[in-house]
Amino acid sequence: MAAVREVTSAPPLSLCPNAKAAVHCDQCRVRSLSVCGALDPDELVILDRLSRPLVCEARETLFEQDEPAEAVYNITSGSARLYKLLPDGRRQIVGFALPGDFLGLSMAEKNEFSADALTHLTACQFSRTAFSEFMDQSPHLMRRLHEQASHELTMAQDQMVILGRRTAEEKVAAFLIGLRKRWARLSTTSVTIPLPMTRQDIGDFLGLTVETVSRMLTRLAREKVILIVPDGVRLLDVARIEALAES
Amino acid sequence: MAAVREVTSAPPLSLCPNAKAAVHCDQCRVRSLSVCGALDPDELVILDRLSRPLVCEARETLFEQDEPAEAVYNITSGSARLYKLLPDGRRQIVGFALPGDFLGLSMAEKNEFSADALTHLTACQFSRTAFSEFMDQSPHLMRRLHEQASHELTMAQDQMVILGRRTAEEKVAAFLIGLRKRWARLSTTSVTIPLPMTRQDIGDFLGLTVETVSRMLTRLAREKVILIVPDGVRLLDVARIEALAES
DNA sequence: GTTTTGCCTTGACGCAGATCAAAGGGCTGT
DNA sequence: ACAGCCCTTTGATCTGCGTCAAGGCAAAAC
Repeated sequence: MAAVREVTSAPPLSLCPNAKAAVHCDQCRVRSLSVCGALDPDELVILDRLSRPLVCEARETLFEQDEPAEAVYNITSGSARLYKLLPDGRRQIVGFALPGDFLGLSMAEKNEFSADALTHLTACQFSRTAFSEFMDQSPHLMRRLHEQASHELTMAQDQMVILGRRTAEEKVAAFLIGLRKRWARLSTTSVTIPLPMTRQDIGDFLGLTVETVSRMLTRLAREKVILIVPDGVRLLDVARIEALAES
Repeated sequence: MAAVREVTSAPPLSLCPNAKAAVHCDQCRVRSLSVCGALDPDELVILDRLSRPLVCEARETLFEQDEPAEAVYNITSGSARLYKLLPDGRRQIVGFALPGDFLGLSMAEKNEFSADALTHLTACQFSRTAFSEFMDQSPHLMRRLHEQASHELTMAQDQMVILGRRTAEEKVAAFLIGLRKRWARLSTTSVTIPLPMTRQDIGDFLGLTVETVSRMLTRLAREKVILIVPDGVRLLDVARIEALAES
């Protein structure tokens, strides 16, 4: 119980370094949804048996918007973009999934968005129906998933502020700061923020065009706030960029 | 169980006309969080005992962003705006709460946003800690709340598309269509869509200024798509406006 | 009654960011 | 090596929506 509380401030559902009862998924070759000790060891064995490994390459599609949802996923490595398309081709990226993120929290019949891999990606995959049944029998897991869904809701609301009420420069700054925070939870705090997505993806996440994203990054770099490196960005003036991103 | 499934497509948490085991809350004078038969009658009695009535007038504040969250609320009548403020005063409305809506789903320690009443408003109020404890003992309730949170997440993602990738006219059209759908679930389908919020509120929800909202409504009215009436709007050309709002 | 206040509408103008256009770099495949 | 492709950057121009300003109306306050 104490373990569950603790996790509230460290959202990733799996791969949690604090996990006490982590089991090794023989197929995925990674710890599967361990929920940081919220489950009994025997529950973990059952859950682990339900999981199947998933490996896919960059640009491969995991699932598509409006298709029947067959599975839920727990990302174990790599990253993905989650997006909605308008009939005329306009695209809104609703989020980026990083290792530890859980896809399919809503347990809905149909996928709410499409997802495809940005990089080589691995995940634990569970049959939606089997997972749902298991969830019904494990209040701890359900509580954990609810917390996770609530956290995503909060992030979505923060994104609404960014989309509705911020300038292009603020949007880009907030994006970098937000991503830095998420990477920081996963690994040793690297100086550089990896950007596995394209400028177009960033634009479609922030409600901007590629050109504007590029211009804002260039401007921040020119003013020595950031340094653009291959596949990422390094923050030079953290105070300045946090001031821009501040809520 | 069948009842719970059924509800997935009719989100309001209380006031559900299908509720079989509805109890009457002596204080609120309305059915309190009945969860449409998902709870045992005795559970409902306990829950009902936890509830306190809340009545407040238009413009009154229910709770404020970043304050410790003491209660969760189930709106029984009236409506509220939920918003986040930036330090410089810019405001983003993250949602409007209508009768049946539940505030505080996330069970977080602090409020994620501020809420104030748009009209005279009544609600069932529960102590957050007591409600949380009860939730831990009732998997049905938890599942229901999880579904509700998932639904809100979906709505937030749809709003992200609207904020990021739609024109002013499309935003206003989508707003009206969305609100119509929500009102329709609550009452007999009235011809007019009540708009208890100001133009400023609509603007702060859609990422527009008051003037632009006013201009778009005027334009739609001039083109006989809608009719502006006191405190609301009537749809004249549903096909046209749905085409504008379509995802 | 008059004044005040808040909300809505409309017009004129300006600007942040979109659009259009072009060029360069890094991949991949041949 | 070269061609083809995608991604990124940069410049020039355009435009949708924001900003500024003014006026109308209704309800509340005096």
